[in-house]
Amino acid sequence: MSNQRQICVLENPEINEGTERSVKETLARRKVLLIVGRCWVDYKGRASSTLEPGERIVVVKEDGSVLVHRPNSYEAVNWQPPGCIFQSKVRNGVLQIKAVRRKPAESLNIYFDQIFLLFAMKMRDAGDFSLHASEEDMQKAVLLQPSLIETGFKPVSFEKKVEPGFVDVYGIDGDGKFVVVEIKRKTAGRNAVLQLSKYVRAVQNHANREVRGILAAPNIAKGTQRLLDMLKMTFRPLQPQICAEIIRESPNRKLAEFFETEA
Amino acid sequence: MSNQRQICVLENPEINEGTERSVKETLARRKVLLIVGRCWVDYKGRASSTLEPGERIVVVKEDGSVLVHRPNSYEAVNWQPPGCIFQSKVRNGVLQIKAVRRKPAESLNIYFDQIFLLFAMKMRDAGDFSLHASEEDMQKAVLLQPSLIETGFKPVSFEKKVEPGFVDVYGIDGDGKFVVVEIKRKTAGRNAVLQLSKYVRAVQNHANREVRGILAAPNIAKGTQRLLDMLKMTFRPLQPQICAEIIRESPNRKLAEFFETEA
DNA sequence: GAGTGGATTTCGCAT
DNA sequence: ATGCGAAGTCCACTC
Repeated sequence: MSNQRQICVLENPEINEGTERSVKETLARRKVLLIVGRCWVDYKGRASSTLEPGERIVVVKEDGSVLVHRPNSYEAVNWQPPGCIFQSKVRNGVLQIKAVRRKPAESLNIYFDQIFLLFAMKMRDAGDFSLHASEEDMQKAVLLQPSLIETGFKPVSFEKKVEPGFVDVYGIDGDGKFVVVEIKRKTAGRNAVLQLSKYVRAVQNHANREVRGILAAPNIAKGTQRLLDMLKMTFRPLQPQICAEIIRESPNRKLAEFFETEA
Repeated sequence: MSNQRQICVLENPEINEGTERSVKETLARRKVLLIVGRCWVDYKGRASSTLEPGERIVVVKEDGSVLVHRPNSYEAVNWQPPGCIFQSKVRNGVLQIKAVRRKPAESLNIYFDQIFLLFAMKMRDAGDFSLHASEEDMQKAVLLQPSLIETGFKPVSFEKKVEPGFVDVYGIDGDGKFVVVEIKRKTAGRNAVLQLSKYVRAVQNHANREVRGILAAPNIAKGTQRLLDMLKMTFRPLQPQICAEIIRESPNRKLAEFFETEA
């Protein structure tokens, strides 16, 4: 079998009926379309924007998403999320590509008056993507290795998503006190502390024992330690990377066990 | 003067020393580099991730940002923000591009074992980009055309950023009552109403007149109208698009005048 | 340099 | 469908 794949590459093409045909066919066949050229762009929908002429990279993907990238910056200057309907035409040496989306109603118009590269290809990509060290991963790591929080700490229960939006582990410390743990995957600020304290209070209302609050995060914002102290809560450094390793090294079975005993 | 620009396009190139040289030179000269090919990717930094082999579009921009795009979805599957330092090499028919960033420390490794297209070009883009209909724009539109809120409404003052994060206009209605207007650029939910009511109360404490609350937004979340009614506040539909048009059509002078009379 | 909030945020999950 | 919160969010602005 040949490694060669069917691709279309046009270098510095004239913008004419041939271009129009290529673009139309690429869009119709749901191939990936890639154009580098001089273009200007109008957007109208949730907001509206105009982009004056300049050289950019435009990508139209199989799922009907569109990206307009300038030669600088990480973000696309204009775009359209997946699910667009396309129209394209050439008039007077200008290629127009229109991408329309319903719900929300918005449309993106791209006009090229010069094309350096036009590329089209049916791309194959079934490779798995896996990401480690999300907030949920950090929570799992704490369940797998409770000493990350504190020697003697025993997780009792956990919540995936608690109003309003954080991930927690409940447990009991070495002295038998209740512990509420809030985990943040990045620097914990004032908000994190306030949420935790709200939670500690909520648990306190239903408990006769003392309830401690522990904030576990990679680090803590400048003035926040003082607030923590005032509320008599504890900060515990917890690196996402280390959590990721714990998860990677630990057999899936172990975590499954914990979840089973929970259920 | 020729419209032709110096670009490098390699279609289905072998991955060898020549490829390495092209890539190195492109990166060194801070040109935009675009590769479509079969690759796998590792990321390690704030989190860590792996992406198994598949066909993708990789863009390295002039400012040292990197994007890895799959044939589907709006978002890049892997990336690196601007300011990266690059290393590249070819070994055993595999092209490796490594993009490292300090602060936060993170590195992205991309490996190609097949390349369909390699494109390099110094791109020029000085075109202005302008975006209309941000929350601030909607506020300006209300100042320019107070009837958007209500016939007889007269804005008296406005705040750019009020704790916690919203944009408001104060004014007087046709009956001389105080009015507090909260503007939201998308569907207003429970939170918006609660914030507005808090604000109305705050103003009420310093006023002898009745204080009305008006929530201006494109639309209102399902159960939220009931809450509004309970708090005796008013909802006013306000489309970002219309605001954008008002701003576009109005001479800048007019808005400047308002701001001057304020100062 | 750190903290805060917005974004045409997008995305995913729960209701 | 709607709502809510995370994101390797990024980015711009303030302190």
